[in-house]
Amino acid sequence: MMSELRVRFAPSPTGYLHIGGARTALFNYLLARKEGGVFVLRIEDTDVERSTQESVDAILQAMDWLGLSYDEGPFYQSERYGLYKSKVAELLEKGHAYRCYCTPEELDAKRKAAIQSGGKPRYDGTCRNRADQPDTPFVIRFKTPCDGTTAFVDRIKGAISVENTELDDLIIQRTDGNPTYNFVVVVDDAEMGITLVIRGDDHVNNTVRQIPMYQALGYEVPEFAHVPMILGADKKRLSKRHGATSVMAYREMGYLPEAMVNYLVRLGWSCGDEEIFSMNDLIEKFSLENVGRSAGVFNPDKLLWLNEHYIKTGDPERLAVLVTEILAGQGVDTALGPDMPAVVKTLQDRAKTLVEMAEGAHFYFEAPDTYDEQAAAKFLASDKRDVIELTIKHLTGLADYSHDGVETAFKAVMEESGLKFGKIGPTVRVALVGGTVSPSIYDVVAVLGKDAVLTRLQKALASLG
RNA sequence: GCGCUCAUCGUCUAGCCUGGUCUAGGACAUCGGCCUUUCACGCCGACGACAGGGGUUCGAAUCCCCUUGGGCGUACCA
Repeated sequence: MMSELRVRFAPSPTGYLHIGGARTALFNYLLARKEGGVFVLRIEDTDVERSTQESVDAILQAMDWLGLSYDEGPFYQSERYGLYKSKVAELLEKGHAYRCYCTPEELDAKRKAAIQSGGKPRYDGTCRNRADQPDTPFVIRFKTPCDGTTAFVDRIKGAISVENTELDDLIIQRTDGNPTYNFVVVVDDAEMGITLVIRGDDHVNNTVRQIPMYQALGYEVPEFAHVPMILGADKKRLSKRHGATSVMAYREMGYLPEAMVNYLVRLGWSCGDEEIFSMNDLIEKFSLENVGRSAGVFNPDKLLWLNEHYIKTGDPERLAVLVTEILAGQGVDTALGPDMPAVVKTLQDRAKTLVEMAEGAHFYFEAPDTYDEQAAAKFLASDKRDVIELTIKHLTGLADYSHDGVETAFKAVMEESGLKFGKIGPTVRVALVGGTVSPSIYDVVAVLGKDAVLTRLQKALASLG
């Protein structure tokens, strides 16, 4: 499917990729893929002070983890200063921009005075028409039209318009000669042929200030789609104090990328009553028409539920690789233990995160060297000797260590002892895992395997004294 | 302050454009029950919202206005 659509994600590398940025990137990606358009990645690093290579790497890594591939880029604005310089010159030449010699201190004073007198904190235009060119530092300002209105039809929010008198003359080039965001974003979106700008809600105000620049530069104005903000539980803009906001922090906490993608897309977008979406579903079903207009609250509980869902339905082989990595990071050697995919299968229904799964898998690889005190007092008391011995007997004679085979052996233990499973299982569980919580005993025995099971049972027997 | 913008269960949302089918549907969370060898899973059920006020209309969650509340912006940050 061919399309003229060209969208872009333009993060500024001043930190990791956060929840909000990831969703914006996702929306861009989905629309591009759905319509067969082009997805461009551009790094907005015009703020030399705060931009870092580490941030760029972190963002790239996070996008990769989420599965958001781009078709062009990454382009770095810091490498395009020549272009911006020529565009500033063009604006100056056409009379759409001018040098401003006001110092930051003066501007600050003017702002305060304006607010003081009940006015608007806008640039007063002191240098707009000055003829002289003093030999002092200056910035370049864009000459914003002073009458009329600037309007556009947002693909998500609908018609938006602002009186030009509300706008002021934006600085497009700093004293140090570097261009500013509101200017380079216009030049780049235009020069890169972006047809639709999908970005955060916090940019709607910038949009009306940017449109006159497109026009002054003779560029075609692209379409815009502003996605609502993501807020914290207190309805304030999402920030660190609301908990983890870094996408990669969730990977560390044992989340699956598909859970994150699924959660993010549903925060602001919907498709009837559906909740579960694979990336392919989304590429097929996503549309700007179904994106809501109001801000949404980030809900960690729902993300966790989604993660639980994907762990439950995930491929054991794949999860095994992930869990092995986590265990390795904790110094647990899984090489000699039971088959990891088999281990995973016993844990899929009882783990909400991969980290939880790793915790639950721990006992498979390291026999308990102590038993939970309360559990031992109850299930490994001396009166359990007969039960354990009988279990060892039947398990020793058992050849088929499958779930069903193990069940058969326990049936035999129950028959011979006349005890119900409730009098046998808990004791075996404590002997095998050290505590009272674990997957089904049959599964544990089957996965642990004959040697390990017998060894642990003998050890428990010895501990009875 | 000013400008832009938003407003359905605690949260994410369906419905709103093309008023009646809405005693407002789904999901997460919460609470209760069932299942059960532990912990979970699963299943069943409960609780729970059209911000308020005016209109328009036979009829409004749906259309209009006002109020209130929220978000964003108001930088030589992006």
